[in-house]
Amino acid sequence: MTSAHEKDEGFDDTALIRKLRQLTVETDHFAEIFRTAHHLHRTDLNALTVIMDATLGGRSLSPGELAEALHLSASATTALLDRLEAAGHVVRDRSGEDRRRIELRIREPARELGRRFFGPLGTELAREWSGFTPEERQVIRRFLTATIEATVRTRGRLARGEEGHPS
Amino acid sequence: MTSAHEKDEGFDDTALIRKLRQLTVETDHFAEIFRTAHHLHRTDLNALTVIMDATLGGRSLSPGELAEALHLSASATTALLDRLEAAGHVVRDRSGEDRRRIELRIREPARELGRRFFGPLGTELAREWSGFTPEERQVIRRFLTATIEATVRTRGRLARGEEGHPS
DNA sequence: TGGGATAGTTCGACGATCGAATTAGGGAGA
DNA sequence: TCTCCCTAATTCGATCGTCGAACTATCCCA
Repeated sequence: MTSAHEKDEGFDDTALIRKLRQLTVETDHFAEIFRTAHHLHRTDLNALTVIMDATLGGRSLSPGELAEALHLSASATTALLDRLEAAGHVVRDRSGEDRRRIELRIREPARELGRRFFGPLGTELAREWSGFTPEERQVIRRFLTATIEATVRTRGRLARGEEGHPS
Repeated sequence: MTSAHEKDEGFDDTALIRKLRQLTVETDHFAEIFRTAHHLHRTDLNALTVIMDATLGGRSLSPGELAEALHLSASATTALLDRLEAAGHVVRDRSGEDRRRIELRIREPARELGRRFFGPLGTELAREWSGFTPEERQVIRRFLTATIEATVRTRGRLARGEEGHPS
C-alpha cells in the first residue's frame, strides 16, 4: 500500500478524503474562473445562487434572509444588493404586507448566468456519470448524504466550541 | 417521480447534483466557521493548506508558486505571507541555491491548525463511511474521479472561452 | 560587463465588509 | 390614540485584502 500506483487507486478513508479535497479545490477553481469571466465577486455569485434557489422554490427572500444565508452583515448585504441591482440581476420590491420588508426578485440576466454556470457543468457531469447503474447511484447518494451529515455535525461541534479552546 | 418523498430519495443526475451542491455549501460553511474561530481569512487558510501539502510532499514552495496555486497577485501573496509570518505560522527562508528565491517553512502553530481542521472532520467522516464495503468504496472513488474530471474539463472550456462570449 | 529576465517587495489606490448610527415601519400596551 | 420598543434596511466612516505599477535584489547569457 506504499507504491505510488496503488496509492492512487486506494479507497480507504484517507484516499477518499484526498479525492474529496481535490474535488473541493477543483470546484472552487471552476467557480473562480466563472466569476472572473463574468466580472462577479465570490459573494455576488453566491448571493445569486441563494436568491435563485428561493425563487425556484417559490419562496420570497429578503435582504435580511440573504444576509443570514451568506453570513454577511446587513450593511455588506446592502452593498452587495446595490451591485447586483446595478448590474440588472436583481430588483428590490417593497413587500405589500409589511413595508419594512423588501423582497428580492431575480431578473433575466441572472437566470442566464445560472444557465451558463450549471448548464455545461451539468451536461459534463451527466456524461461522466452515465455509466453508473442505479445500484451504484444509490451508493453514491448514500455517500454524499453521509458526508454532508459528517460535515454538518463536525461544524456544529466546532461552532459550539467543543473543539478545544482555540481563542 | 413527483412526490416530495421520492424526490428526496432520487439518484438521477439532478438529485445527485443537488446533493453535490449541498455538500459544497456545507463544506464551505464548515471552513468558514473554522476560520472565524481561528481568526483567519479564507486565503490565509487556503495558503496554509497549500504550504502544508507541499511540505508533506517533500517539496519546497516559493511565494511565486504559492501565488500561482492561490490565483493571487505577487503583491497580495506578499501581504498574505506577512500575515502568516506575523502569526507565527510560516517562516520565509532565502534559498541557498538562488538567492532570488524564498522557500516557505511551515511552523508548529500551523501544523496544529491543520490537525484541528482535518482531525475531527476526518474522524467523523471515517465513522460515517465505516459501513461502506470495499466494492462500494470503489464506486465512490470512481464517482469522485469522474466528477473531478468533469469539473476540470468544463472549467478548461470556460477558461478558453468556449462557453459563448460573456464579455 | 551590461542587459534582460526572474523573484519578491513596496506603494498608492480600490472596493468588499464591518459596526455604529440612522431612517422607516409595525405592533402592543396604557 | 399615543408612546415605546422592536424589526428591517440603509447610510456612514473605517479597516484591510487585493490589485497593478514601480522598485530592489539576484541570476545568467552574450
